[in-house]
Amino acid sequence: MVNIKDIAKRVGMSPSTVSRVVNDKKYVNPKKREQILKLIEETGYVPNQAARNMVLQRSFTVGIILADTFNMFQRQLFSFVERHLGAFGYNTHFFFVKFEGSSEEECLAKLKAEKLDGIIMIHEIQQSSFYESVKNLKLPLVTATFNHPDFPSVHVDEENAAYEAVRHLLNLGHRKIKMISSNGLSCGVQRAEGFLRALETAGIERNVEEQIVFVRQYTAEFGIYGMRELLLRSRDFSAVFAATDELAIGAMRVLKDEGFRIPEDISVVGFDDLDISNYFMPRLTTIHQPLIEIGERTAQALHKYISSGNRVGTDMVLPHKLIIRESTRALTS
Amino acid sequence: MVNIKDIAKRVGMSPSTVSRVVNDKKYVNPKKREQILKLIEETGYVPNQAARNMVLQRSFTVGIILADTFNMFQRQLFSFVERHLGAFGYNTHFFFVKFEGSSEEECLAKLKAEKLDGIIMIHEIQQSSFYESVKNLKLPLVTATFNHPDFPSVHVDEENAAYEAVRHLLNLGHRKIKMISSNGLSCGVQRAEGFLRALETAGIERNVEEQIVFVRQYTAEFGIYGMRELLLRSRDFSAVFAATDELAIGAMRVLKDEGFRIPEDISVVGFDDLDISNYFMPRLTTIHQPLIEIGERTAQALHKYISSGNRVGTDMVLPHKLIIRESTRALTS
DNA sequence: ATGAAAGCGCTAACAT
DNA sequence: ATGTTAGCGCTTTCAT
Repeated sequence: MVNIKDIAKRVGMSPSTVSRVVNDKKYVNPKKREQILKLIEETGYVPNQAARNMVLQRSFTVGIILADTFNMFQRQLFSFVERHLGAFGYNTHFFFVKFEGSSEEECLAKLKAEKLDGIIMIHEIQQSSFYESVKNLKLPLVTATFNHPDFPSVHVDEENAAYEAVRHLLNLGHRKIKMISSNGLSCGVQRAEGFLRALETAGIERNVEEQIVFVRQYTAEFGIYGMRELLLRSRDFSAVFAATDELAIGAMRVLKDEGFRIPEDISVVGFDDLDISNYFMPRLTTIHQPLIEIGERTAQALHKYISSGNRVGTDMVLPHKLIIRESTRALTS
Repeated sequence: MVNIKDIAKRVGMSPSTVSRVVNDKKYVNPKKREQILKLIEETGYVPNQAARNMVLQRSFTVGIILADTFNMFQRQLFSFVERHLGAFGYNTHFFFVKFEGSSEEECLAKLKAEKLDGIIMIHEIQQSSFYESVKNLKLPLVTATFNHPDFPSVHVDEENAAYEAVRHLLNLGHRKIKMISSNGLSCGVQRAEGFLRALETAGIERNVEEQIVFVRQYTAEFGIYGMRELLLRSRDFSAVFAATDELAIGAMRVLKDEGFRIPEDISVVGFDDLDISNYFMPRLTTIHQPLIEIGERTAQALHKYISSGNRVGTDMVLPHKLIIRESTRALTS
């Protein structure tokens, strides 16, 4: 594997000069520059990252933390984040946190070992010790799709979005509304709160035990469990609000298998607006999160944070939008 | 940031001893080991990766190449790959290749710069120059879900799997069968070949122009385009074979919107067996790929390749399985 | 405009 | 069992 010394030797110059060319510095004779560039081309020389990182004491890499169970929403989000980060000249390195069972420690060790420039969290870690450690390391961190008081965050107003989703159901005349959520992450709790608040403003008393079922994860599989549990409790309801589209997909599956028609018998509202939701039968009514913007703002926020060295911006709350499709309709009876 | 010298100084020993402890080598006094371990714990010392990589001349990292448009199938696949790789002690680093537009060059440069131990490709790159370069670099490479003559590969028998899927339709009495595929990747071509061969064995003449529509990508969105095109050509068919579940999902959406019932009017078969396919309405009949095994075998193959320094194993063809669900039924006329 | 030399943090060969 | 030393490939003063 050819290195900078080899290049230098072969053109009869010093490594310093080659380094200047490689890094586009000034003060180098145009002819020599040409010559070196040509040889680099020929030999396919690429500077050794590890050596560069070591002397520069940084990696030009940002870590992206996500759950190993990440869904389509997060997949798209980090695609956008990655693209913007790339435009700023950063590499990206992914750290998968197991949804259940702690791998935060391990994650933290890797974070330190790599001399990252910064971190973006797309997956919420609960342990506050994690954030403490990041603060101690003075590592720039931005959270996306959830918020943390100590770091810049980009997300929608979860509670109000959920409130609107339920408001939609209420406006359609529904009164007996159930919810499937999870308390594993803060968004599930906030969405549940929006749900309860909407019911209250409609004069329906808050009764968590009866109105909400909390499942362990946000996947379609757990949507099935949640819906089954709801059905077990009572069949007397006309609408379901799922904390994520995936939960809604599982819930709809159960409803359908139990012989309910959607939306004729039961209306269903989701949250996230996955691509797939518009292909479902029926097409899912849901809350749209502005994915592209979240990705862009997150990358920008981190870049500013890294460049300035100071925490810049704080809570960036982006607008959500209720998308009314085919899974909800007015209560008839 | 504390380094190995700091640790050494503070316990009054040499960096070598600390290094031995960190790397679990023999020949170090148990008491001293304890003492060092304790200080490491206290200070939160983590060895600098870049320095380690440089002296060791390797990174303990394997690169995973995938498309930036990767779907749920690939997402799950690389989760499994990553897990197994982790068990072997490798880090993973992702390289996203844009589905359209070449970023292979860039990818290759990064590959070189990082002194990777090996590469796993989950996304097929067409340019043969890419494989040439990898060979020149003597970088161990294993491909998953597609095959390349020069490297170990783990995949299903695409053509025979497609053959079986179409056979299923034929057995159900269908004769007028269309296919939606893509020629962007070899699997799309192989699956199309299986489709045509199945038709031929049933005495139906091969007529690619009429029987298959090739779209640019394998997504639901392109499933829509493909299905619309098929409908434009003719409405005289009773079954559709989509080269991927995602294409099938788009196709079903169009069919449904056009007033066709699935499977009463039209049967649909997919390929991949995405998680979501079992939640769809109707549940999708499809070809199952043994995801977990593919992931496991791929990781193992690469590990062996890296450890032995020689290409080990060759084409590993894993068993697929036709999963009959609700989207296909016997032709009634 | 260019080169010599130091040093980033670590490991391993060698010496003891 | 432990310490000394060289060197991995690069960038960056500091001379010139």
